[in-house]
Amino acid sequence: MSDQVRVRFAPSPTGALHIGGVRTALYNYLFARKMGGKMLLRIEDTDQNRFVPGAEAYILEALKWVGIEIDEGMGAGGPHEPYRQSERKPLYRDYAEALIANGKAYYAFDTTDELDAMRQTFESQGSAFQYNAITRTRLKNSLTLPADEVKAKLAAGEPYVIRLKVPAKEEIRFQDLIRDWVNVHSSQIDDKVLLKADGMPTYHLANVVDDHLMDITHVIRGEEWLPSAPLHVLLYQSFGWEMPRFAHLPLLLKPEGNGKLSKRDADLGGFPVFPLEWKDPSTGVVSRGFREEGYLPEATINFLAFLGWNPGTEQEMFTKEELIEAFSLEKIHKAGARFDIAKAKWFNQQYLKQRSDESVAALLGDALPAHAAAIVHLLKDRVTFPQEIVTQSRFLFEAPEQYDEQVIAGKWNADVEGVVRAYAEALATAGTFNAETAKEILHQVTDAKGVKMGKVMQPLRVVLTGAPAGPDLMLSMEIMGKEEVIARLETALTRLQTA
RNA sequence: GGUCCGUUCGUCUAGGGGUUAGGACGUAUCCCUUUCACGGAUAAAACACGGGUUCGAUUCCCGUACGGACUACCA
Repeated sequence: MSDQVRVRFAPSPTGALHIGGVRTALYNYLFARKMGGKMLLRIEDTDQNRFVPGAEAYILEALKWVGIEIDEGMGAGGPHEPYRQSERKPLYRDYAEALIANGKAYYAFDTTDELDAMRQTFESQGSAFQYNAITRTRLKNSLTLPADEVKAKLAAGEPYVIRLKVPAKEEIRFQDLIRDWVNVHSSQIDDKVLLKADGMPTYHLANVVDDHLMDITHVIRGEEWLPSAPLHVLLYQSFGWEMPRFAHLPLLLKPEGNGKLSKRDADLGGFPVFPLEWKDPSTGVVSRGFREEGYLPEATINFLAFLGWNPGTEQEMFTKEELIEAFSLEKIHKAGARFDIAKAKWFNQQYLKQRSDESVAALLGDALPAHAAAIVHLLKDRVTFPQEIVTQSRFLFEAPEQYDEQVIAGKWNADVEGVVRAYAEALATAGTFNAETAKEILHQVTDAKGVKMGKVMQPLRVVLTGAPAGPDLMLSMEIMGKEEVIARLETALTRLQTA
């Protein structure tokens, strides 16, 4: 086995990559980088019925978006091509047959219908059917059938699968990097199908063969694989191969209620569970994505990294480089983590504040037609998502249709009206116009009129923007421009005649 | 049902035989501020339960409860 760490992320292209999958990929990536190793991407498309067009491209794009770089495999090439399992199809049969040759596996001819019937019979008797050391003796396979009949069936092209001959009584144990020793008795494992009737391998075979061939040193995957890990151990033993180390990650759980995070939670909770927006090609249903919702990639990975892992310090904000530096498998939590979108929003807000005005403006593109950097500066600290800057800056370009009634009723009076009139006049004759001079002139006017600033600010804001609260008014005025400000003041004076 | 895995504030978690059980999100209050937000401060808030082991268990062991995953010719 390689003395360099080699890990792999191996999704199957059956739809949009789930955010939990992104976290799995992230942990693999962080570990690889931390250890100076390699990160591989392999596509596990051995189920031809579940193939979804576009899913593979989606995976590549999603990983790229969050900044997970692939060293080898899909999209990167490498010495073990191809990295798409469907293209490695012939390979797996050879390995399955090698197992038959050394007595570790066998051909099975039972049809799906026969097995379903079996399951039903067992179920009606209150037990679960298992294809195992006991039942295999009564089923149709190369262990029970005479050798020449098996040969005839194969020659006749009868459909068959290859199953692993799981030993009847054997303790299987392995040391998980996160959960420590896991023990399972072989009687609990059934004779899993290794090679399907269509000639494709199952996950179990393909994953073990490829991990071995690709020199994978650490298998870091979701906890849903833990129950089948002993089977994989058995497979490595059957092949006589050295095993990679295993690390089974805790699951991402629903924000409330029971169970693991699912697509349904997104619809219910109003938040995304996919990194990128995804349109299901067969139903046309669109699922929201973190990227489209306005989450920054750096916020997304920081949030994800902390769902199940913690460096043990009190630092919360981590750049990708810092995550790599701090990462270790030992610090991964054992229990599942509830998905809390509020925390994700907080991270987003923090990273948004951290970005320069220019970079956020660039993010927004032409959604902000003019004064982009200035507008970002005005609103960046007040929002969670970049696009909120666009919606919240609309008042700069659109004069208010109506004024906040409460403020007008309570604070608009002859004094204020006088100040506003004088202010409009003073501005008209003023030279330079910016936030600073606007404020200076306002002070001059209120001083001259003997009106307290505190009495004027809010009605002035309402008259200019319509709203009782908002971002810095002087800066807002600077962006609106002198002419617009004066126009809005004059409109207000005619609309709000005190007489 | 069976097998496996898990259980510290509402949530993410730190810690670990003797601690005022720490931080963050969220919540509440206060301060800052012309407003709102930002920021700052403060507060409420947790070791699932029962047995051991021990001078002493939240921490170690065993049960119980609860939760989760898996139980396909899907991954």
